[in-house]
Amino acid sequence: MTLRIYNTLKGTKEEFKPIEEGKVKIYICGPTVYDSCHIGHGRAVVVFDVIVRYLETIGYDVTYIRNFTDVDDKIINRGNETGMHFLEVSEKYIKEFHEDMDALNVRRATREPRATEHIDDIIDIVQLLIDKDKAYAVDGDVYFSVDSFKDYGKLSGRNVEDMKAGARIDIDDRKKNPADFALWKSAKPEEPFWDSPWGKGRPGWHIECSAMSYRFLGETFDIHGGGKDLIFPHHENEIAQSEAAFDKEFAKYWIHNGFVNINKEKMSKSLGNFLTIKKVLKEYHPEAVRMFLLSNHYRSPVDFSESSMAEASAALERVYTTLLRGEEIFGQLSVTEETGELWKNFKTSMDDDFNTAQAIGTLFEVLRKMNRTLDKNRDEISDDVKSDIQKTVSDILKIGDVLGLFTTKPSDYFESRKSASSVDEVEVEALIKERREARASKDFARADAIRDELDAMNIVIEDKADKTVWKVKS
RNA sequence: GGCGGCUUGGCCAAGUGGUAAGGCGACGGCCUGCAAAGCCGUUAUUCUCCAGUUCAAAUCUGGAAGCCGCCUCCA
Repeated sequence: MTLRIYNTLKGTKEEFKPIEEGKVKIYICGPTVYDSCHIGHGRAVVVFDVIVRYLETIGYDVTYIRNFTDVDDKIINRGNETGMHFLEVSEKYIKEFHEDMDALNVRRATREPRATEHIDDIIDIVQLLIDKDKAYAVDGDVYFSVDSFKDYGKLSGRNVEDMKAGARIDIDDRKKNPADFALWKSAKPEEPFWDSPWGKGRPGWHIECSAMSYRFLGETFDIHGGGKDLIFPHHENEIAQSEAAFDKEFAKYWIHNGFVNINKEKMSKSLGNFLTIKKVLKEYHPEAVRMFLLSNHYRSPVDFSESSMAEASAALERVYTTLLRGEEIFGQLSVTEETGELWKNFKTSMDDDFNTAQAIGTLFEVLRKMNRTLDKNRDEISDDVKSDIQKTVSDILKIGDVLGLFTTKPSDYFESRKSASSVDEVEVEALIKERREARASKDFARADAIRDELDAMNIVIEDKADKTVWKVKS
């Protein structure tokens, strides 16, 4: 089985072959840290988190770099608005980013470099580009000359002529071509700056990624990724800078995730239709959010709504409900070395361009099968059946390791929902006890009345042979 | 205006040439005092529309309609 990845550069899926056997070097464009993350940022980060986890699971040694853009107009503006130094602004939102992503069970990258830590690297590349006649300095600004790079447009499928016709580019007489973009921007009064051969200034937006990827991954690396909106101009410009500077192919595979939509429209700051991760997590379980984000293929849009979140929550609950039955048998769920059919199917789905949606589909088929087996063997469970169930449980947990799901002990999952809600557990237990007594004396009217009362408290009960369990509705 | 993508059952969603996964919902059944959970069954002869290629198309080609994205900061 081989891993196939959709490569934006080629416009098609192709077999993944790492540059160096057994190793993967991957660079992802992280956020510009000027405000809280919304769920759209969450999707990008979760998608690549899963991709990296999967690459590691199938045996690759992964070097994962995800940067923070910590100097930029928006950050500076934010600092001016709030009276904070721009680095205080970026620090604040980097901290928030980590809080949010930790909550979503996203693992840290191998390194998370910041643009301001690599100003020297940036200046070196800009100078190299000037020396090679690929860039030019004007009044303290430095621009990349798109005409000097014949492949300009190869990632996004555009050409410089079309863009001129588009006329949405600022006309700036100092530029040789309107599509030329800034590598270095001279400092305006009150702006932060660093000294450079071209005077006081700061880096343009794209150059930092060329500098940091070069620093940590070298001239050529395996995978570069980010949101679809970065294809142009950001990634196009990165390619131009890096390939012009080093005369080597920049990144082999380009992976771009689709957006989180609200009412079919892209969630974004400018449209104002965004929901912060913090806000979403107040209402939904973090794993439900991940389940939601992974329920569609990563390149497709995914529509955020109350009903889609309810669906994801229900899906998560269904997995935990089944896992709980496993926990009742084994006491503690565990992963075994041996893998089963489910794991094989999971790998098949993931090998096909990280198809988490399909993977989750097969998971549910297995869930049904496991429940069926459990139902059939309710009274007595043979060792054969037990080992079968154990294998399934193990596969589910392994899949959870890749998707970042099912990390909680099932009984704890349901218990934590109780403590997280506002219900009075003592009161609930008392009502359930009363109901059991009513049922024992065949006073079903009273028993049903109590159940209705509990229902009104958002509690659902299940009568088992020897006990009654209760859950908080999701 | 340029470039790209999407359109699958009531809803969500996989599926890139071999005869429509899965989830939610609905309905019927098993289980239950009744429920809930779980299980079983039913729920798209059909994949926006039109034409074409093919023994065979949701999947390929051409055209139409609708929706969306990028071209300006954006995950």
